[in-house]
Amino acid sequence: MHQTLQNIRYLLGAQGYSWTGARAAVLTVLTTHRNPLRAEEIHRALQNRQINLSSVYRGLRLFEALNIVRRVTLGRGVSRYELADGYRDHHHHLVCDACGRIEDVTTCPVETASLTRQIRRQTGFAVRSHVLELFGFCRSCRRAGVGRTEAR
Amino acid sequence: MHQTLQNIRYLLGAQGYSWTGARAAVLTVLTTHRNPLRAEEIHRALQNRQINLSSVYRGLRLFEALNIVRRVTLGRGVSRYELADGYRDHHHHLVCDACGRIEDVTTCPVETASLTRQIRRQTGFAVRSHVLELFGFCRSCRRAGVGRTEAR
DNA sequence: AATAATTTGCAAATCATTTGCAATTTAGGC
DNA sequence: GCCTAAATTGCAAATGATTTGCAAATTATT
Repeated sequence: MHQTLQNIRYLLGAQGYSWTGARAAVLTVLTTHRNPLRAEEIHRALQNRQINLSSVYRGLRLFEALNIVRRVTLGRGVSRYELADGYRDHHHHLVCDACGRIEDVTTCPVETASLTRQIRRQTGFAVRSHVLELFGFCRSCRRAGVGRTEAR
Repeated sequence: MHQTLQNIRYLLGAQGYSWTGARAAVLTVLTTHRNPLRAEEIHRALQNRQINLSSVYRGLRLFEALNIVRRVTLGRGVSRYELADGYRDHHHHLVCDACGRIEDVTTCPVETASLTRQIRRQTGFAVRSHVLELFGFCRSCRRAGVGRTEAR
């Protein structure tokens, strides 16, 4: 079993949670995909296993609370999940408004600008985590000439 | 009528959309609140007027498409709406994990780091907009000693 | 292996948001 | 100001994602 999974397994045990087939399955999917996935996509990736969609949701909810996964909501209010910082590299997303593709960027302006420290000093707010999503057009859609957004 | 509303009214007209009671009402609420609001909150603020919740949603959807409002989704997958850049100052949010309060920050690391240009150069992705949300504990919750997150 | 505690599957419930359609309101021209 | 076509609204029902109650199954412990 992958090292990351071992760590998480230990963590769950230490907090009084069981290491179950459903949880292991969900985590396996998350550790083998780099893009943030919707609950339903994770479930679909598990079609061979006999895992109920609600168990996927329950697992994700627990993992989120334990900071094992983070939830990102890009665009139309659908939640997507990916491994949290500490279980993979800190990164942000480039979301193409045309094709919907999601790319990662590892450059983080929040860190380089030491924004956290500045905010703490100025407002007393202690930042623990952040989410940065960048929207626009990916190279190929831009080449294809996609541009105007539609309304109505 | 507020200048911002005048501008938006003109913009709608120029694009072939009507200036209706419902739309004006929704925009009035948005121009008089600084925090991002849920559709239902906007609707509640309008209880005296006879405006249906679906009209609120329809208005918000149109305004979002026209870049008059932007949707932000903090935490539990609920959408919140606020005036978009150009109709108010560019800013980001500090979301307190303990009390849920939302503060604005106007410092923007994406701009100061000229991240957009860097990404364009490195990946070909043309960033048009971005969303940055910072989570943590606000000064008063921190004083009150709130700290651990709950699971299960 | 036996028991208690935790988790799962399933189906029904909930919550936010969207939609069809008839009735109402708005934009423009007269 | 009045009239007509086009756009918008209200309402109720539909949708889609996510959550929940509860009995059955699985996991951790003894």
